[in-house]
Amino acid sequence: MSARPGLRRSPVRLQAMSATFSTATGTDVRVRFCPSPTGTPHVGLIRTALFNWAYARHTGGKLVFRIEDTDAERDSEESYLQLLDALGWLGIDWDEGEGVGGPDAPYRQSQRSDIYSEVIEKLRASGHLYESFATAEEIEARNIENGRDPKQGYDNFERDLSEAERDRFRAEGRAPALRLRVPDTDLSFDDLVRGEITFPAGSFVDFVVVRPNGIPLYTFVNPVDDALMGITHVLRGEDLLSSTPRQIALYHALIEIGLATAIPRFGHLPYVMGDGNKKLSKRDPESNLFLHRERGFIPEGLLNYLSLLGWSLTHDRDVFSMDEMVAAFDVADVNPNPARFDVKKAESINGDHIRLLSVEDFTARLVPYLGEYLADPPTGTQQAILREAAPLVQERMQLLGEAPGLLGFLFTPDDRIEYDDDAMPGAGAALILDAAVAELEQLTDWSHENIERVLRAELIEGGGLKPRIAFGPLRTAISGRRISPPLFESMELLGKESSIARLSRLASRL
RNA sequence: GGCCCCAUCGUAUAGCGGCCUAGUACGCUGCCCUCUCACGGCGGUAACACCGGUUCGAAUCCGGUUGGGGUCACCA
Repeated sequence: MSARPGLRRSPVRLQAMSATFSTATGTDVRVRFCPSPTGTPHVGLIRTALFNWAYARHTGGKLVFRIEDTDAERDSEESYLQLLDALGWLGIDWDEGEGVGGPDAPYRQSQRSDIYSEVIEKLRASGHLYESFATAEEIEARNIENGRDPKQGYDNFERDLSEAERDRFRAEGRAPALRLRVPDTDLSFDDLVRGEITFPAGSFVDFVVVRPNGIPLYTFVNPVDDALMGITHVLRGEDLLSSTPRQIALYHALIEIGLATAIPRFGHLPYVMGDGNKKLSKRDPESNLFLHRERGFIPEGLLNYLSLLGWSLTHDRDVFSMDEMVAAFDVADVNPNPARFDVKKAESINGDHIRLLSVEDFTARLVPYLGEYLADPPTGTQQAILREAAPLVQERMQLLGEAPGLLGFLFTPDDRIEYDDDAMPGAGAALILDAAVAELEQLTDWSHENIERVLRAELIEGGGLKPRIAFGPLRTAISGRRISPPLFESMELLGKESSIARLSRLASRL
């Protein structure tokens, strides 16, 4: 605590307050994930969900899933469904909450109005809440008048309004908001990732918890629900750090009226940053979880990368499974500095996980990404080709979305192959193609070993060409591209007739 | 502006007083492998923001400076 004598308050009271934090460990741990369904799932939000999940699974505690839909303006059912989609895709499950039920249902705040009304009444009766009639403009004018920095906000001046004064405001037709009377002391807490943090008295003011229309605000319902649901550890984004003293103040009030027994421990997770030094916003494409899925991230890879944003398993390994993460995860090990979302690194990790997949699994996951080339469901022939082709590309992909570019030619009719500009060989290549066709036509046993043997003998040894010169045009003829799966295996897969047709077709176009 | 948080290679991190002439991974890059691209192998590049202090000894502890971020809503 800094030396500022004027702001110090009774140390006795401070001690009494800090003694009320939760001491839950192991299976007594209760964490929660409580998104607002506004917009499509954001990687920062998912990282928060992941860390809460990992902590619950590590300790053997419980994860509660709650929906904070108190802002009817912005919340949407579609966003809620997307949240479920995202969590389901990633395999982040919960023990109590929306979708699975539990002792503290309902878990959507929009359905908990009665509960809040009751709590509001109790807090009001006990004097923790008071009516505030001032408008934002009036508060600002008042600050200017008193020589206070307008940015300082509310100065608690209505704390002790008399009944007559309140009546007068009401007579003017004003409806009061309700504010929480915060303690005039410093407030400290031991942040799980940042250590001891103290907010000096006066740096947080009596804040509005209920709108004049009676609807409570996030600053109220969030701690109230945490209290009612017995949450012991609040792991959330760093952006909520500054509001923690207010929440602790509310907790003190809830404890006094018997609605809570302890204040949860807080752990503020670092920001996920985008390029430059700004927080990854919904505007940035890489913040969109579904975009990553569309591009071909697999859950294993994305989860692994996300957990690396502020946490690490060991000093020398950064590719790991969620089982390994769960076994090792502790919030206390989370690094407090902001982490940049590095798409390249994420893709690399994803590529590693793709390679870790069994061939069967990998093949199955390819199907949705080849939609434009496959029948739905894929035909037997297509499945057979895919089964053979998958092992050829598994170690050449970082994203499943690369599949169409790499494998599309296998599912394209011979006369519909399109040639990429950068893959087009010079006219001289026609000779190479013709020679290849001549040799391959003689080949009876159509295996990639034989194809390679024959072509090497003819073009490399016989023709004196360098392999990359000789095989480049063939690759273009077969796949239409400069980069493809291994050439001879591809020809084997296509079959003799199709391969020769493709070679001839390109030759005729040069 | 008040308050709060943060500070190790370009990026993510390891490091929790001596094992650090600072490790790993991505990136970039050289070589090898090679039908393309990958994968794989062997190298290279590059960091403790600054200044004081504590200590026999500091990337690690303390103070300050600078820089960055957040927050000060009747949004969440």
